Amino acid sequence: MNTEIQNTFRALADPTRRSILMHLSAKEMTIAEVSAHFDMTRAAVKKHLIILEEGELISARRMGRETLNRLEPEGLKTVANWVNYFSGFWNIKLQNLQSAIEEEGNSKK
Amino acid sequence: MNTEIQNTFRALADPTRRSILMHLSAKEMTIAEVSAHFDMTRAAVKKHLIILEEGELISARRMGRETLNRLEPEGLKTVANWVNYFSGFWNIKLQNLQSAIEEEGNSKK
DNA sequence: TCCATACAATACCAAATGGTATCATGTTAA
DNA sequence: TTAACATGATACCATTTGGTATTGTATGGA
Repeated sequence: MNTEIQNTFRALADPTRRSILMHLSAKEMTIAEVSAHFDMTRAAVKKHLIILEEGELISARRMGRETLNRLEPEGLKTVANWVNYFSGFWNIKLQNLQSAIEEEGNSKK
Repeated sequence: MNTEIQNTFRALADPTRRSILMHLSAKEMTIAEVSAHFDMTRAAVKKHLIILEEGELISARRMGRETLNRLEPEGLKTVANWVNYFSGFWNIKLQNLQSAIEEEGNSKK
């Protein structure tokens, strides 16, 4: 099914969620830490985190009584690939993007 | 204001709209032509086209009694730039994308 | 043990979204 | 002129979405 790309674009459609990704790009954060940056309840932030997880843009792992949320590249790859599809109709060279993605497995942490 | 990026991501969040972009990547099309590919009314397709236009992903120009819709790169640039922001957290080299975007003005049709 | 902490889950609500139906407007060809 | 054509605009409806409030559950320190 093609539901993954839908989940990713859906996740990116909300400004709060894009902002969360920016925050998580600095470091892994618990739900409470993420929530501290927004004027809404933790429950609301948690919902956004779930949608980001469904879009494969973040991952969450339980550590004791905390849950650490981390930025993940899968969803971003999906978006990059999608943009790349249009490179031929766009007079900009994006081929490098495609090849960079395919090389991902070879790079080191 | 930062409403442009919101309009673009909002426009991409719907599968019908992403499909419309795929169709328009083949050629400019009237509303009727676009509608022929979908099982919904022309009015519904027209609404999608307006949202795509707000996201700077297409442009529409009236030609007599027809309206031709064409793929536009502005919104795609927005998305590409956004993805590029995360390249540093992602062990893939996307710098080429950024420079390609900045060179756009120099390329020919 | 026992309580404060950090999160999970659910019910509920208002607003935005995706769709149809309907009517109005400008254009082309006879 | 006039009728069919292609689109534009608006009202309306069901569903989804983004949020709060509330309640439940597991963890860790005193």
